[in-house]
Amino acid sequence: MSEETIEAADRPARKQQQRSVVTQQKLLDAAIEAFSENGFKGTSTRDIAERAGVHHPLITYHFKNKDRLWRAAADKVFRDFGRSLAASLEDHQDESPKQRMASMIKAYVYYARSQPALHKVMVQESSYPNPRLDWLIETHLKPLFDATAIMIEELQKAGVAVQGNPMLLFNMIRLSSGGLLALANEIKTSSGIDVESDETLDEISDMIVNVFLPGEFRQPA
Amino acid sequence: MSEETIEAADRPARKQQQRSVVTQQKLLDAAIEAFSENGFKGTSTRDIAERAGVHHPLITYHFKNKDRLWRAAADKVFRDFGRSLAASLEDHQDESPKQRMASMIKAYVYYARSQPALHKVMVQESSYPNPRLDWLIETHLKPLFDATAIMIEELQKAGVAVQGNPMLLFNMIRLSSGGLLALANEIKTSSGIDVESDETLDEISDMIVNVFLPGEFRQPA
DNA sequence: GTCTATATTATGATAGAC
DNA sequence: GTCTATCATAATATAGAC
Repeated sequence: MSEETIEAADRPARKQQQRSVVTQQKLLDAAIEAFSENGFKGTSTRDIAERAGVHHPLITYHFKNKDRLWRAAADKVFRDFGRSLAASLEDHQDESPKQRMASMIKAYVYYARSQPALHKVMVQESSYPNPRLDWLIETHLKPLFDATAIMIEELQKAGVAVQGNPMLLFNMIRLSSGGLLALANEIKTSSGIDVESDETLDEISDMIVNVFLPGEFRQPA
Repeated sequence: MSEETIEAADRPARKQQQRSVVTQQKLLDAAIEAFSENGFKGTSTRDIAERAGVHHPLITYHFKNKDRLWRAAADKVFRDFGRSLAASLEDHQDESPKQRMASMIKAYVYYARSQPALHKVMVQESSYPNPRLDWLIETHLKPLFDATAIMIEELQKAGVAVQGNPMLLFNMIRLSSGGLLALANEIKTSSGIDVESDETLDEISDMIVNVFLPGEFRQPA
């Protein structure tokens, strides 16, 4: 709604518009990093501007205020993830439901490594009820979760996924994958595991499938 | 080390000392709440003082500075949890390793509900490397994790726990239990589950056992 | 589109009265 | 042991020059 970029191109001010877009991108990347590290309250707009290598009044210019910058940053993270997930699902279109879910888990884990903010912002904002959390759930989480829950229920009916509340199951899978990545710094020291290595990422995905989806898929008659 | 309370009692100033202890406790509880909600950077000492109903210079008086207050607060949370875990282990001393692990998981889940800060501070401080994270791991996490990892390995040898890296397994169990509680606000809205109800807490514990410890324990010859 | 300068409020920490 | 008053710094946000 607010973070309109270029639309009507080819005007004389083209070059300036491009520079503006670059500044916006730098600010967004810096904001994602800072917000995921220190939460909304713990992040200063000056810190974001410094990380972006940009003068802080430019935040007001491009995003109006801290809250809108947060929303634009979260939007970027979750939109990108949605695209990445959709691409993965398309690649595995013709495979079994179990394989499709396995590839979704792998896509999630790999995306969470490249963009740790994905899980971190959810945790940061869940720490107490607030309007950003409501917005995040409504705009990005709910649609995604509902779609995945349906897949989980199918897998339960097919005898692949373990029984029990499908939403609980889904959330455990989500935490066992993305949650691990969000704790990367701690786990490296406390458990001696580099969760960000390719091998560990694959190990995580495989273990989740083994544990939560132990059954073999059988085509319903 | 620093948060010495009453030791040499029975002196005339007894009443004042008691009041001092009450103030310290109120500040600690408020600090735990505030830090777990907004992280270290995101929490102001004034906010803590307000939550505690105490004038803010008293923080300096009782804890010297923000950093020491954080350590004292984290200490309280993890010490209490350690005690609660030890009590649970003692109660289930004579049971099978699988039952002992199941009761540990239940103790963890129930403690995490009464003190959500347990998992939240770990997540908050893991968001980027910092001295508090190192201290937390060294002082509280590592000893606990190492002991639990041994239990997990035994359970794997006994054919109870699923195979794979035991530390990875442990961290998944930890996230599927405590991590769920840390996301309580989000999960309530996004998934329609009240993870803090007794029924859900038991459901979570049971599901974790079913999923991660599916085998039956057989006494090694 | 970018910058400097600044108004206003919040924050961590301390000094000193009670 | 507690309180008021205060200092220095950092924060969000804006006004206006370039």
